[in-house]
Amino acid sequence: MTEISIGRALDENIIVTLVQRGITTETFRRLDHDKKYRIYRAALRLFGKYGYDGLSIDQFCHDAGISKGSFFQYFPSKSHLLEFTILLFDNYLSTLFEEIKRTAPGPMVRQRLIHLYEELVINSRLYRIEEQFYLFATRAIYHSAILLEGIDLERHLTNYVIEIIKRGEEIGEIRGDFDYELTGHLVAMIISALVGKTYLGKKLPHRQTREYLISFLFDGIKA
Amino acid sequence: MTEISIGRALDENIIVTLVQRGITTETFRRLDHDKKYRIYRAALRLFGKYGYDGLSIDQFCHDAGISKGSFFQYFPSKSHLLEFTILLFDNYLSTLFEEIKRTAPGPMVRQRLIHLYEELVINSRLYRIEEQFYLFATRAIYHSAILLEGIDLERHLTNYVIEIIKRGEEIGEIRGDFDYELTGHLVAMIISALVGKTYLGKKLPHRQTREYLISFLFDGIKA
DNA sequence: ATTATATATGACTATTTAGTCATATTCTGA
DNA sequence: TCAGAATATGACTAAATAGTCATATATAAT
Repeated sequence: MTEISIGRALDENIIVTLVQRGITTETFRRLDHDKKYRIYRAALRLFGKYGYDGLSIDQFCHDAGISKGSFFQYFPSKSHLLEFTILLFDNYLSTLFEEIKRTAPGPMVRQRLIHLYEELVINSRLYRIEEQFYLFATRAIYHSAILLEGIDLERHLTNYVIEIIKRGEEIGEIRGDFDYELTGHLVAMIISALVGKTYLGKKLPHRQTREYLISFLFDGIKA
Repeated sequence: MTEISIGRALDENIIVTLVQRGITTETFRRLDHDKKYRIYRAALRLFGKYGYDGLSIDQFCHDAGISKGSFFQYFPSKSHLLEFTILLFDNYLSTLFEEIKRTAPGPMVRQRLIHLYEELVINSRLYRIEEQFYLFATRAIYHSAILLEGIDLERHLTNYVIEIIKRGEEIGEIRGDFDYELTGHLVAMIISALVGKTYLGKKLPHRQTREYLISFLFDGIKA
């Protein structure tokens, strides 16, 4: 199974489109991969830690190890750096969920949810890299007007879960007496909550939590 | 049934404790209720809309209809205004959930969850006042270090739901094969999500959603 | 009416910070 | 080796903004 590294977000093709859209510059694109990667990671970490307003360009430059003059040769403005970071992260999530979809077992909801959960939590593909990435993903939507125009980092998970639920209804594994979108949202939210708890210091026992998740979702809470 | 108004948060006793803690001033305390209320509402609305960093004191003063000089006779600093607002809102939520608890039907989980959901959504006690209050509650925790030291506006709902679930386990209505705290968290989260969806432009059909919520929680998603 | 006390005001200051620019350094190709 | 192009740098500027203060106005007491 191919490991989807966060570094793959810096795919040349994506950078090119970002240059075309004026989000970053040719100068940045020509930088060697390591430097680009360092800047991207610093942005994820620092925006995640301090938020947009809380992070000054001076501090960013210091932590990323570049000068302020260079910064403005790489990005037109601070908000462009945020947009850059969000779009790359968004693209990384796309790749990740494509991979999850590709390696998923058949159409059975139970197995697909277990697979999804294991990919996210037990194999830790999403959050292993750095806890700050999780913070970034959850904080980002609250920090800038840019993000309110349709970029929603949770949608990758939600869309995938909705698809699972929809298919599950079709094959009769899931009850069909309500909107599958709403069900999908709720299920996605529960998975997201468990993943979050696992990664934000709670350290739940993985396997036990997984069993509980499935049982909770399928059988409900009644005695 | 007594209506819990958001204005009741400005209870004299609470203001006194806030003065003692240096969060607001004697001068503010002596203001007439209407002016205090106007300032509190403006803070909720504007912090909710712009966040802490995004709101300048000048803008706040303009919208609240006070002068900048007065502002600093009411609050030692901008962060004190935020703390003031959060603590009052937190206190309002306490009162609200005490009231919900007081008027709850017996120990049966089904009825208590229906009651809770109706109080929150159908009777709309929490969010009717202004949509911005919801925004404030959900945004607040992401905006200031103050809030990271133990103030969590979601905990009122979560604690109440956990208590319902725990009691439900004791009387054998709820399965007891997992941590009731975790179950409580998940159930609280689902309720919160549905309430959020209802109030943030989705306008779900109340009664149908309520039935679905209960059925989803008790019976699970299986066909 | 007069004095004293409390409240209101907005111009002002000091600081932070996004963004600029002139200069220095490094790289590339012949 | 050298010229020319690309990249790096940090002091500087302009704007925003948290917080101050001297003065004005309102209120209360005698």
